[in-house]
Amino acid sequence: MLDKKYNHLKTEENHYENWLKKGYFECGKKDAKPFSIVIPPPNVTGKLHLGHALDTALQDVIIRFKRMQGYDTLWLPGTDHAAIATEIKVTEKLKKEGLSKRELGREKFLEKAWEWKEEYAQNIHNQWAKLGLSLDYTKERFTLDDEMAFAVKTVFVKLYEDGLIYQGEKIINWDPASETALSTEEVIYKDVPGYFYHIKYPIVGEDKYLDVATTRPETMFGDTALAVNPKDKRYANLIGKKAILPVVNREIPIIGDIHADPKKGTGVVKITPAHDPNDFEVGQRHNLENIVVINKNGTMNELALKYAGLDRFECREKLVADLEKEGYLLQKEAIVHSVGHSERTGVMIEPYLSKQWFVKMRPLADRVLKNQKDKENKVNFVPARYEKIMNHWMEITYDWCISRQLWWGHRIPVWYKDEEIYVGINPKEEAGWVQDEDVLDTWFSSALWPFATLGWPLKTELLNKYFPNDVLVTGYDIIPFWVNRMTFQSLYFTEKRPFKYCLIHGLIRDKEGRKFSKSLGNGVDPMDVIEKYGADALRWYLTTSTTLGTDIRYDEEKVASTWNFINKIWNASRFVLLNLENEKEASELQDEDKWILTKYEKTIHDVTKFMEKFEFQNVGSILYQFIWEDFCDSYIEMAKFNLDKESTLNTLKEVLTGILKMLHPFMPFVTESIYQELYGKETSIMISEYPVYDKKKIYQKELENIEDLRKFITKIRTLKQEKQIGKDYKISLNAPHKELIENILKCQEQLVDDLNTGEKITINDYQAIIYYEKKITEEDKLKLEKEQIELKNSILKREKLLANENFVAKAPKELVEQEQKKLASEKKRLEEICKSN
RNA sequence: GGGCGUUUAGCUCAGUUGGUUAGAGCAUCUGCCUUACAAGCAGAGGGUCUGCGGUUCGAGUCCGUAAACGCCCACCA
Repeated sequence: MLDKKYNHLKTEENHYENWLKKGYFECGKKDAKPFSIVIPPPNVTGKLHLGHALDTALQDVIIRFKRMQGYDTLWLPGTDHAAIATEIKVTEKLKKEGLSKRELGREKFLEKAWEWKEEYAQNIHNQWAKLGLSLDYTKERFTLDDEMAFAVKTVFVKLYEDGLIYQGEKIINWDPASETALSTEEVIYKDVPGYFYHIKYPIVGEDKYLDVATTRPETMFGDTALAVNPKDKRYANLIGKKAILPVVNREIPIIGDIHADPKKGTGVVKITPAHDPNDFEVGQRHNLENIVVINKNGTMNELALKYAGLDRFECREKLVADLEKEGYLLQKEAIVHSVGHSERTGVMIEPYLSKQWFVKMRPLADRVLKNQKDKENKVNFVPARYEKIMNHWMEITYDWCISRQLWWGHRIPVWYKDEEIYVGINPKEEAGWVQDEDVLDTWFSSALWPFATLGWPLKTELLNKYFPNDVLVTGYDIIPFWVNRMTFQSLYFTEKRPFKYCLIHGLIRDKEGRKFSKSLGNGVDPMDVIEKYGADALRWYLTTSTTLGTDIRYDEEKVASTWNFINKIWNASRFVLLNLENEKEASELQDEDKWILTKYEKTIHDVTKFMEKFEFQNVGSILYQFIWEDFCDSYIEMAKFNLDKESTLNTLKEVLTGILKMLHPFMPFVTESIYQELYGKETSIMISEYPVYDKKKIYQKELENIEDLRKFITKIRTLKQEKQIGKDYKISLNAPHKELIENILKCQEQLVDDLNTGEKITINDYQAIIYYEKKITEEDKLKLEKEQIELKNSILKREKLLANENFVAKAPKELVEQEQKKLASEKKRLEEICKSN
């Protein structure tokens, strides 16, 4: 028997191990349609947060639902090596131990990184278990495992051979803190206060100068020209002349280029090809020299003369002071401008000329755009609007910088020997070949996740069966990094979309709508929530409280209220279990049994429909209402008078079982506990069959009849409450189910002679007269007057509506009939009120 | 500059293809320890759906427009 009180800790204790032991999570059910999801692999850098809890709970809801529907389900787990994020964390950890990455060397560092990975992957496993996720661990993968390495190399080599990967010297986004190149997606633009420094560049051979505005004076050591717009009359005559670069005293040409916008700044722009992407383009057009003046760590190099060795910002400060001293600083104008920062380290990005590997995006992106026009084979986003995000990215995309100057990651499969280059899956046998030092962007491997985890490039059975995946679930912030890249890689290498549906959820914010962040200290650890309220409560709250695609404001009160809901289910189950042991007599279904069975059937229908459309919020509200209001508050209360009848006990058990099954994808633990009380410890709800809607089980007449009874009861109770009628009142009934009504109201019918003293209550076939000592207060009078006015207005409105020929002609017949009925009852009520006054 | 989202009860959110009196949780008020549950039960009050205009017999829902808040992308000498 269930304990007297719901205890989430105890309830969630042993099931997970049991499910694992029985192999319920494993795919491979024979003669069943496959259904697959791959987990977005969490980074092995830390603890799972509420966002992970939401993301994985959604997937578990779907996979458990499909499993119960009979599908051969695969939910494939795994973790991401997260190249840059992990490398930073490991480096920090080493630092605390007094070790430096460089001193340790590549191999030793990687050993440490693998140790880190093992530890954090273990943490993640523990957290997944706490959350109750039905992951098939026999298929678990890691983005840096050997099979993945093979897939990554295969992809790299093929793209290289197809001309879609190339090495190039370009301006890339450089992170001076972690000393690596980044992709544009890893750069976050933030508005920061700064200055426009107006600097005087004297013109050679003339007594004039040009006023050049820049936000980054420290890059002037790398200036190789000044540009003006050829159409700009102010400066056109200067094109071809030379200017003197202050401090450095180097002569640089004044060139004409459309890049210079006469409306911006002073119309003159300094050209620093090695430190600005636009300037680089200008430099290419005019054959300018590219002069790198900043070191990889963000300090100035020897070309910065006396500023060499200073940090770029320190240099800026000193340089500006010197320029001012020497009269070169014309103006210092305060502005707010948008500056790129590293997603991981937070430092300002340095646009930096360097040799990197790139993926040529245009052809790959075009293929996605084309595929999205194919209704049969496109990736279907839920909500659909997120497709635009992907398509837009594909339209404007530019080449993807994939090389990273890190150690933790897939090493680029390229070898060099003198001037020769070799790109291949395996290293060259002969001596003298040196492998590229760099590793690949972590997303280069995660982009292959949906198919590489299933064995690709080998033609495996898994791949054949579970690819394309049915669903992918992730947050909208990951679309550019991951969803887009999986899509183009999948189309290119498998000729198929990676997944049929892409469910996009929002971010979890705090109660005030702010992002969770370390600096605000507003973080919530899902494990703490589970400890306090249970995984079942957390999962239900996260998956049913909002619609997909919109952000969630985390509200602990709502988790607490979910706990109450589960407690309610627990107690209702106790009630059913306690009474199933009763001595019973055979009986036909009662009307109230038929009523709840009909409601139950309709609930199955609607819940299934919304589960299939991934509208879990709707599933949540339907189940909540059905369970609490219909089953607990109404049916169980009515059933209390039939606890010796077989039909009622069977109905209680049947409906409770269905409720547990429909709840199970959301609350796996508590439903399993109760189910095993009902059917034995050796059974499991997670492999039971999901309820199937059967329209033959709809009893429409009884449904309406009992609905009337419920309204009738409520009306009488309202009257009792409003008129403060105590226990001693007399009632005469002209209604079906007299006995049930008396039981529910705890009253007994008493006939009274003077029928006029009573208050009449009518709902269709249900009529009652309540006799009580009337004390009409001022309040009552006001209330009646108010009702009278409202009735009159409503009658007028309805009469007008029904007099409208258009309405009568065009509106559905039932609606017109309803309006007529309502009008009649309103008129009747008005009459009653007038009479009583 | 381009795009998207949000705006519904005191708070947090639902609201299907336009169709009864716009829903829920929490909060509030009233009455109840009724033998599953006081973390509960029985009732009640509270919103004209951001503003304006339009389509329609009928608009929270569709169209146009304005505003506030938020997000994404691009640009930024």
